[in-house]
Amino acid sequence: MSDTEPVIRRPQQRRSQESLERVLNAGAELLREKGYEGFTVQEVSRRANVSIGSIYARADSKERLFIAIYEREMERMNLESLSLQDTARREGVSGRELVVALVQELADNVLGNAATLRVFMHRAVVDRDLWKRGSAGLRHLSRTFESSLLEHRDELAHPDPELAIDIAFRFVYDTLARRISHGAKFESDRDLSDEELVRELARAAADYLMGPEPAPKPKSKARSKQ
Amino acid sequence: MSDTEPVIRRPQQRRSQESLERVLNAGAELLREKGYEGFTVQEVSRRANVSIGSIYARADSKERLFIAIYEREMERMNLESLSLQDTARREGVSGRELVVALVQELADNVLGNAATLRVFMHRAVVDRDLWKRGSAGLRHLSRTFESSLLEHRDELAHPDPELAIDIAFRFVYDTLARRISHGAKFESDRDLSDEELVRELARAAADYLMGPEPAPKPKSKARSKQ
Amino acid sequence: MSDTEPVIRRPQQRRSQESLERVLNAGAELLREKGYEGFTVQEVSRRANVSIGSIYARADSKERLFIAIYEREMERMNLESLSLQDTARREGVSGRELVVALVQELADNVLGNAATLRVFMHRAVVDRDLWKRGSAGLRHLSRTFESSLLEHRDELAHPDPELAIDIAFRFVYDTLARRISHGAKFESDRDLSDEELVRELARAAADYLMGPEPAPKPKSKARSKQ
Amino acid sequence: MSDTEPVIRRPQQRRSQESLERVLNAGAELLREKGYEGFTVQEVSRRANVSIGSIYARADSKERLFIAIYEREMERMNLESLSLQDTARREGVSGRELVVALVQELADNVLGNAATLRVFMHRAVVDRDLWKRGSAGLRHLSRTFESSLLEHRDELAHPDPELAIDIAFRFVYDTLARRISHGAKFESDRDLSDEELVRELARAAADYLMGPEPAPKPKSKARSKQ
DNA sequence: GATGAATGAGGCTTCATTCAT
DNA sequence: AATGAATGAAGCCTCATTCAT
Repeated sequence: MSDTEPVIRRPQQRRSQESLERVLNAGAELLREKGYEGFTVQEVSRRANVSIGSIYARADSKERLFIAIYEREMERMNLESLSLQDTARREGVSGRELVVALVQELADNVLGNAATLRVFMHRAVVDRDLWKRGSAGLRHLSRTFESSLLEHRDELAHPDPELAIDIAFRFVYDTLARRISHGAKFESDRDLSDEELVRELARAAADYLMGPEPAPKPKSKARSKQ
Repeated sequence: MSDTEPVIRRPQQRRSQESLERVLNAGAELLREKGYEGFTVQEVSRRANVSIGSIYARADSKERLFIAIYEREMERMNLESLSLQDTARREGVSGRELVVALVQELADNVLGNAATLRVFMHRAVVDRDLWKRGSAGLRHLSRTFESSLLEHRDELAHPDPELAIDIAFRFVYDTLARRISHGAKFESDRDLSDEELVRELARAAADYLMGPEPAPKPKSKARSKQ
Repeated sequence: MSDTEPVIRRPQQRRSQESLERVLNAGAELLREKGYEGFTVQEVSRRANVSIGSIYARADSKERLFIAIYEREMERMNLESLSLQDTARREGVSGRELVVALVQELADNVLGNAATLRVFMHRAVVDRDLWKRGSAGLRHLSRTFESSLLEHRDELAHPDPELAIDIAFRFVYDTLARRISHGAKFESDRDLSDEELVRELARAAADYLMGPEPAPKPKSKARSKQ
Repeated sequence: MSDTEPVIRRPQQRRSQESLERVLNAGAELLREKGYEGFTVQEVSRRANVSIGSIYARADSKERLFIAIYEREMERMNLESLSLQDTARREGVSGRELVVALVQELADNVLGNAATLRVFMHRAVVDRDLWKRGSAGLRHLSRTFESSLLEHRDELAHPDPELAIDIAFRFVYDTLARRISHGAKFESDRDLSDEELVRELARAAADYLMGPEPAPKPKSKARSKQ
C-alpha cells in the first residue's frame, strides 16, 4: 500500500536511519499520550531530539509524517498478531470454537493496542488517506474471518453465510472499537470487564452464525431450557 | 442536564431570539458540513449574519456554543424519536418482535441523524463535557431497552438477562455508530444497505438474547439440531 | 474644575437620579474591588442594574464616567476630611504640635480611603484629565499646609520656609501614597505599622522644618544646640 | 531571581541572539514611549522587525516577555549604579555627608532612568510577579542603606536607628518615585528642580536621622563643612 | 544533510460604543 | 428615556512550514 509512492524518504546513512526511528517513536508516543491534538511537529522534534528541518527532509508534511507513523505502528501490530492468522487456519475445531478463538484474538489485538488505535480510528473519520489505509487493513482482516469461517459453512445456520459473517465481524469489531475510543462505560454504567465483553461478543456471534450452544454441562452458564 | 446552569444566556428580545436561532442553526449546519475542524467562531458569525460579539454575548466560549448546539440538536432528535418510547412500551408482542422493533427504531434515530451525530460522536472522544452528556443520553436509552426487554424475561435464553441486554444494546448501537462515523464500507467492501444491516443486527440480537427463531418457514434457517 | 463643562449630564427625573446614583456607586465599588482593569462598562451596568444605553445617555464615554465617579468620591472624602481644615486653622499650638496634627489628619484621609485612592493615583499616571484633577486637589491641600505652617514662620529653622514646607508636604504625602499603592512592605521587609509610619513621618517633617525636639528625656536624641 | 527558571529561552545562534536583542530593545523603547498600554506584541514585533512567532519562541507569553525586558533593564541599571555601592562603603566621611551622598546616588539612579522606571513602578501595582521582583530589588537597596548608615550609629539622634533609617529610606525613595511617576508638579505648583529636591530630601533625611546641621554661616543653605 | 530560527495566517476572545426597539 | 442587543477592531497566541547558516 505504501509502495507505489513511499510515505517518507528513507535515509541512506545509519545516523539518519536512527534519527528517523526516533522521530517515529516519539510521534507514536506523543499520539498515545496526547492524541492528535497534542501531536505537533514542534513537540515531535523536541521529544525525538531531531530538528524540525530534518523531519521535513523526510516527510513532506505533517500529514505524511502521521501516515508514516501509522504504517509503522500497524506493521508492528501485525507482527504481534500473526497468531490470528494461525487461529484462522486452525483445523479440527468446531465452528463455535473457532468463533470464540477468532473473537478472542481480535479482541487481544484491538484492546492490546488501545492507546495507539484509538488515535488512528479517531483520525480516520476526518482524514481521507488514513481512512483508506485503515479500511484496507480491516477489509483484509474481515476476509480472513470470512474464509476461515466458511470452512465451517455447513455449521452455519444463517441462510446467507457470507452476509452473516460480514455482519458478525462488523458488530464484534465495532463494539471493540467503540470500547477503546469511547471507553467502557459510555453506553451504559455497567462495569463490564474486557473478559466479559469478549466472551459475550463471541457468544453473540456464535449464536447468530450457528445457532445457540447445544446445552453444555449442567454447570455455569447452563440454561436448562432455552 | 443543562438546567442547573444554562449553557447559554437566553435573550429577552425577539430580535435577539432570532439571531440566536440563526447562530445555532448556522453552527449545526457548519458542523454537519465541515466537521468540528471547520467549526470556527468567525465562520459561524459569517453564516449566521451575526457579529462575533453577539455570539459571545450568549455563549461564554466557543466550547459553550458547541455544547448549546449539541443540546438543541439532541432535543430536536428526542422529539423525533418519541416513537422509541412507544415501541419500548408496546405490549402483546413477542420478545423477538420487540427486539426487531427496538433495533429498527434505534437505527432510524441514529442513521436518520447521521450527519449531525457523527460530529458529536467524534468529538466526545476528546471533549470530556460532551462525553458526559452523550453518555448520559445513551445510558438512558440503554435503560429503556433493558426495562422494555425485561418484560420478556422468561423468553430470554441467556442466564444473565441484564448482562445480555446490555451487551446486545452495545453491539447494536456501536455498529450503527461506527457506520455513521466511518461509513458503510470501512470494515468490509460489501455493499451493505442500511436495511440489511438493521435486519441482521436485530436478528443477531434476538438470537443472542432468546435463542434462534423457532423455525419459521420449512425452509432455510431451520435447524432442529445445530 | 468640573463646572465649566459638567462631567455628566444630570438627570431631571427622580428615577434617573437614582439610577445614576447606582451607577456611580457600582462603578466606585468595582474600582475598589477590581481596579481599573476590571472596570468595564458592561460590569458597571450589571452591578448597577442600569442598562448600558442609560449609562451612555449620561456619560459620553467610559472616560467621562470614570471622571464622574472620581469627582463624587473626592467630594465624599472632602466632607469626611473637613477636620483637616480645622486642624490647619488651629491656634495656640506649637509648630511641632501642628505638624504632628496635620500629618495625622493627612494620613487618616489617605490611609482611610486607600482602596479608592489607589485606583485614582494609579490611573492619574496615564490619564491626563485625571492627573489635572488630582493635582489640583493636592495643590489645594499643599497650600493649606503651607499657610497653616507659615503661621509658625518664626519657629521654622529652614532658611527657605516655603520651600521646606513644600518639600515636607511632598515627602509625607508621597510616602503615604506609595504605601497605599504598593503596600506596606514594598520598600523593605520591616513590618511597619501605620501608626509608626505616621508618627515617624511627622517627626521627620518636624525635625526638618523646625529642628529637633527640645530634648525630652535625658537620653538618646540629645543634641546640645541645633 | 531569574536563575531557577529563566524568564526567556536563550537562543543558540547568533542571528537569533541579535533578534532577541532587538525585541528586548524595541519592547523597552515602546514601554518608555507608550507605557504598558501601548505595549502590544504586534507593535513590538513591528518595531523589532521580528515576527510574532519568533517572539513567542523565546517568551512563553506577553507577560514573560515583559518580565524579561524588566530584568534586562534592571541589570543595565545596576551596572550603571555600582557607584552607589562604593558610596555606601565610603569611609572617612561624616554621617551627614554619607546621607547626602547616598541620597544623591539614589536620586541619580532613579531620576536618570525615569522613563523606564515609571512603567515598571506603575505596573508593579497590578502585576504580582513584577511587584515581587521590584520589591526584592528595593529591599536589597534598603539594606545597603541601612548597613552603610549603621556604621555611623553613634551619630544617629534617633532612639531606634534601624527604624529611622528604614523610614528615611522610604520617604526619600517614595518621593523620588512619585516624582517620576506623577511628575514634578503633581503635589504642588512650585517649580522644583531635581537638584533642589534632592538636596532638600538629603537634608530632611539627615535632620531626621542625626539632628540638624551644626549652625552654618548666618545665611541660607551654605555649609562649607557639615 | 542537518539545524533551529523565522514566518504569519488564522483562531479565540474582550469590550467600548452604537443603534434598533 | 431606557433598554440591551449588536458591532467589530484589536489583542494574544499556536503551529505548519520555509529558509538561512
